[in-house]
Amino acid sequence: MQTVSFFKALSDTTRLKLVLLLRHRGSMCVCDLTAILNQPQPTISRHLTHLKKAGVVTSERRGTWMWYQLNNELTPWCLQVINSIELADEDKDFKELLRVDAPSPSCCPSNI
Amino acid sequence: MQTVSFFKALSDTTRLKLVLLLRHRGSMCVCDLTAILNQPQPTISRHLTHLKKAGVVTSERRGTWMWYQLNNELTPWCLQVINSIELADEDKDFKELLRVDAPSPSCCPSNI
DNA sequence: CCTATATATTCGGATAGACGAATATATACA
DNA sequence: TGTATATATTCGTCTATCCGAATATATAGG
Repeated sequence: MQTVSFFKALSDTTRLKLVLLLRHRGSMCVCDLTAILNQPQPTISRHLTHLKKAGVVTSERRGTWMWYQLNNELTPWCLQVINSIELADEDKDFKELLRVDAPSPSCCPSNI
Repeated sequence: MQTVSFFKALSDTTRLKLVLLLRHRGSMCVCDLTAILNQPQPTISRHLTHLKKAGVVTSERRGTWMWYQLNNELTPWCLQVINSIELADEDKDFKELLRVDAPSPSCCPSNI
């Protein structure tokens, strides 16, 4: 993957939130991501597809649900960039998403 | 600066090349950057303005010439991202720009 | 002041990217 | 097979972004 494509993948608000959520929670299904970000399901799905094509995330089907996670086979420095992201003061709305006790919609069984 | 804006600044081929050149050579004038990247002067100028507004670079006038450099007052992790960028195999054309013995156009005196 | 050079900005058009709405596909289960 | 739910894709539109061309601004030096 080209370096520019990696930065492009992270340069959209929704996609960056998705990446940070996955970094924070490990693995999540589309319905939970849709509920937490409070955006239409096709929007979330399209952005996840973008991230997947860029190699930033991987997906796995568990029954009816698709679970997404960060691609741990990314170039080490890409992973390090993602893992080192420190939100700025201007990113207030991002921080709320990452609160440990943020409610999980639990739309689907988590132990499949 | 918002985190997304930082990634947006780096998600254009020309801007990423500018950033890497400045990282590599420390400080450069617009005419040298224009010559090395072989692109029209307004294009380079516009991208430099974008980088400056994003806080990624600073500029300084020396006589007729404007010299640009990375903004060393960037958030530490932003600086670390920039300094840790490792080009991928797909970034072949980038690497040629960064060869130590790449010719310098020397359009302007470097010791002003 | 006039000119030459370096750099920045403006203006239009072209392209890419994002979104809403609708629809398609996939799976589970009765 | 038929239905319900989860997810993906398509289509049209709107907006943001990039670029070329032209022009404006700034500085140095005669």
